[in-house]
Amino acid sequence: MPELPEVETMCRGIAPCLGTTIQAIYRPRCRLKPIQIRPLIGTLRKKLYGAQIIAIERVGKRAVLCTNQDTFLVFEPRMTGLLLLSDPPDTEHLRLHIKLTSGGRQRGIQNLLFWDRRGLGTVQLLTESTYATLCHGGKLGPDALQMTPALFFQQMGKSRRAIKVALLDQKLVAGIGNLYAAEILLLAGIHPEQTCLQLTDRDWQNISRATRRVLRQAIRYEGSTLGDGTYRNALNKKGRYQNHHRVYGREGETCRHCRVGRVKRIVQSQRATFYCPTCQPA
DNA sequence: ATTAATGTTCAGAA
DNA sequence: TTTCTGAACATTAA
Repeated sequence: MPELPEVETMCRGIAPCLGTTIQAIYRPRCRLKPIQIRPLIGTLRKKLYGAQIIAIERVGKRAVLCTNQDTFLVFEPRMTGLLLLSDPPDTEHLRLHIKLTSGGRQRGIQNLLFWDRRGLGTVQLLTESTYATLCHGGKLGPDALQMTPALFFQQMGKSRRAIKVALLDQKLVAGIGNLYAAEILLLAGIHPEQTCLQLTDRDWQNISRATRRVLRQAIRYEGSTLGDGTYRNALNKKGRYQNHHRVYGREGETCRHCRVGRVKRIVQSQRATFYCPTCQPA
């Protein structure tokens, strides 16, 4: 579930790691299937020992620790991954524990934890060139917060797919997931099954504006913690944007935007889509 | 006790 | 080339 706003919140939350040095890396033992960590943990330790965290970046739905050795530790939370400074929801699903020090000695110990209930998340150490390939090699589209109407049209204007499905394609635009795609299309007033090909210039303008508005607002509320309560910020606190969802997860309820329409739920690419028939006519 | 559903990404197929 | 399907995994609800 972590999409752009949740990952952005994680990155801001782990800012205390900035300037610290990696002292140790533990992989807590648990009976669950281990998550994918590349390279192997021993190599990871060798390459990261003594490295200093000089920047923290978000790339689409990934959080990245940049080191002074020109390496990049990329966390991909996927469904249920979390980056925490302390206080994990449980120890059973702790996947990686990084111990950081800020002073020359033991002063200022900082812990960085990767917790993942389902275990679909990954951690990868990349070199400068492979990291550049990830960001600019066509694997990921432009960041959702950088999109303009013209960029949207360039990326998906000629596609025959439904707009909702296209918004989820990270190669076209990076950072939007199932939840925010629904909220964006509601504010843009566009039916999720409309084909990209059918959309007008005006539609792309509305999508672009709605994207910025929804994502920025969600970041302000530190993301969405859904019913299962998995998503938390770096201090294990819930997000608050779920209280402001207009359509997502609200099938049968009145639309919070127009207060007239009844929210519908359909399935697209085997995922739930929520929309308001009044705000988003076919 | 099975089965479905959850939502992200990737491999492989249509 | 573009688009679609199923698998990866753990947990909960039906």
